[in-house]
Parts: sequence; C-alpha cells; structure tokens
Amino acid sequence: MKPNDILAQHDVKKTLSRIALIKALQTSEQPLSENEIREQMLDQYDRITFYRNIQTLSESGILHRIVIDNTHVKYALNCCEKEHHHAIDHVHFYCKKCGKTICLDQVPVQQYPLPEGFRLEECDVVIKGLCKDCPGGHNA
Amino acid sequence: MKPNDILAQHDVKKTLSRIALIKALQTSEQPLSENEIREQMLDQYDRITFYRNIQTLSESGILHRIVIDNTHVKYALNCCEKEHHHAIDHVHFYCKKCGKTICLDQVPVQQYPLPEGFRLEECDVVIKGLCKDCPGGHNA
DNA sequence: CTTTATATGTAACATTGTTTCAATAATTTG
DNA sequence: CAAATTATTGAAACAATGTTACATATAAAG
Repeated sequence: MKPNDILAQHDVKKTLSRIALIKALQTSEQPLSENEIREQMLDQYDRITFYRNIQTLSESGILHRIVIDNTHVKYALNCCEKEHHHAIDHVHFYCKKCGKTICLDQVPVQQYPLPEGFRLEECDVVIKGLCKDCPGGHNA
Repeated sequence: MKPNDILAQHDVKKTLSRIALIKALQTSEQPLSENEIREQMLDQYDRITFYRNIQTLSESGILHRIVIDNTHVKYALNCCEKEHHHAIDHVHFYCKKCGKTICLDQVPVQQYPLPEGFRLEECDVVIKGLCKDCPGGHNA
C-alpha cells in the first residue's frame, strides 16, 4: 500500500516528511529506531518533526512504538488489515546481540487475569534473547 | 528481612546508601521510581550513586527494574525466596491514571512460542490500564 | 589500626523527548 | 489558479534519564 493511501485512509494530512517516514518503515520490513529512520530520510527533517509525526501517526493507528527498554525504542507500521487504534496485539522479539527487533505477528498476547476491579487497556510483551542469526542462537 | 542480611546473602558490600535504598523499597510495598526512592532517602546520595547501586543490586538479584515505557522506570525488590538472577517471572501492572505500579506475583508470564532458532533469555510483560482505585476502574 | 579493594561525589557529557513561537507548507475557498 | 486558512515544520531552549572519568572516601581483610 502506498504511503499516500495509508495517510488518506487514516485521515491524516499528506506531508513529505510523513510520506518519507512511512516509506522508510516499509522499506525495512523490521521495526526501526529513530536514528535508523532518520538516516533513511537522509536527515532531511528535524528531530522534533520526527517525534511529532510519530505521535500523529501512532494516534491515528498507522504505526506503533515498541519500547524495548528505557533506552531503546523502535517503530513499526501496523498491519493494514487491522483497524484497531492500539494495534499491539502481538509479541515483540528483541535480539540482545544484534539489536534487531521483530514483530511476531503470529504470536498473540495472552489474556492475563487481573485482580478484581482492574481494567486492562493494553498489554506489552517484549521477549529478549538471541535471534537465529546470532552466535549462541540456532546457527551458532 | 533486614537490608543488612539481604546484602550479605547476595554477597554485596554493605554501604549506607544501599541499605537506605533497600529500606525505601521495603517501606513502600510497591515499585518506586528513581525520584520516589531518592525522596525517601532524603536526597542524601547523588543520582550517580543511585544508578550504580541499582545496577549492582539488580545484577546480584536483589531487585529488578520495571520498564513501564521509555520515560517511566520503576524498581522493586525481588521476592526473597526466589534465587533467580532475572527474577522477572511475573506480570507488572501500571495504572495510567495514578501511575501506581504493581507486581502481580501470582500471575506468571506465559511461555510464548518463538520461531525456529530463536533463544529466549527474558520476557517482560507490562499491562497498562486503570487500577481499582481510579475512576473508570471498578470503583468509579 | 593499617592496607587494599571497592564505593562515592563532582563535573561533564550523551540520548531521548518536550515546549514555545515564528516561519513555512498544505488544503480549502473563491 | 490565486488568496486565505489551517496545520505542519524548524530553531532554540529545556527536561529527564542515564553514563564516563577521575579524585576522594569508605568498607572489609589482615
């Protein structure tokens, strides 16, 4: 799907920086960090623009942020089929060695039981370990 | 258990700042942020000391850090019975309204299936929503 | 009590993210 | 297609969280 159409479909104004942001994520297939995204955009836009776009596009359901830990954040496009706002219904994997992050779209997040009176709004699951390409993993 | 004994049991040097840190967490019953902990310690120690102690005590299995999101981190003592290094085998709940964080010790983290060749080292589960004391929750 | 090893404070820095306000670009309207 | 309106962007400054290097202070061992 073209960046233009994604923006139109979610009722978000088409601007060059947003189109570039979406393109960067589409090119990669994997969630990217701020630096990786802005590198792909050739640093043509300010950091503050990046953050504002992330917020806008995330609120409109175009992408989601993946918090690996307090110092590592990644961003990924939501699947186009799903229309949910908080589309983080799947598990994320983070490789401690190479830093690669993977959306495990096939692995749904479990429904955990909460104590009486608690209301769930979202559930973030991040699995950390070694990916199949890193020593210690499968192909070590 | 007394801070002194906890430190001895984990083979960590007893210093005033570490004892104060553990006391602060013991007093609270709930995971605390850096500011909350340092407030309880009356800002008697430098931020850098706090961070170094968090690292040391976390590596020795005395406490664990809970990453709520990229800007909110909490710290909690590990259960004394469990001797594991990465003692985060339970789910964490974070109230979006009041910011309170709760270790759901009774709720174990599910074993999620990983693709061939991936190795799990840890799995962080953070549930966000409203706690029972906040409007919108049970007692609203 | 002295020695040795470790912990601490100071200062400086790095990264991530936000706020304010003026300038600019994208829609809407004529 | 041009003018007006509205939303987006950039610049500068700031805030929060976390780290590094080195000199000083404190704990544990002898």
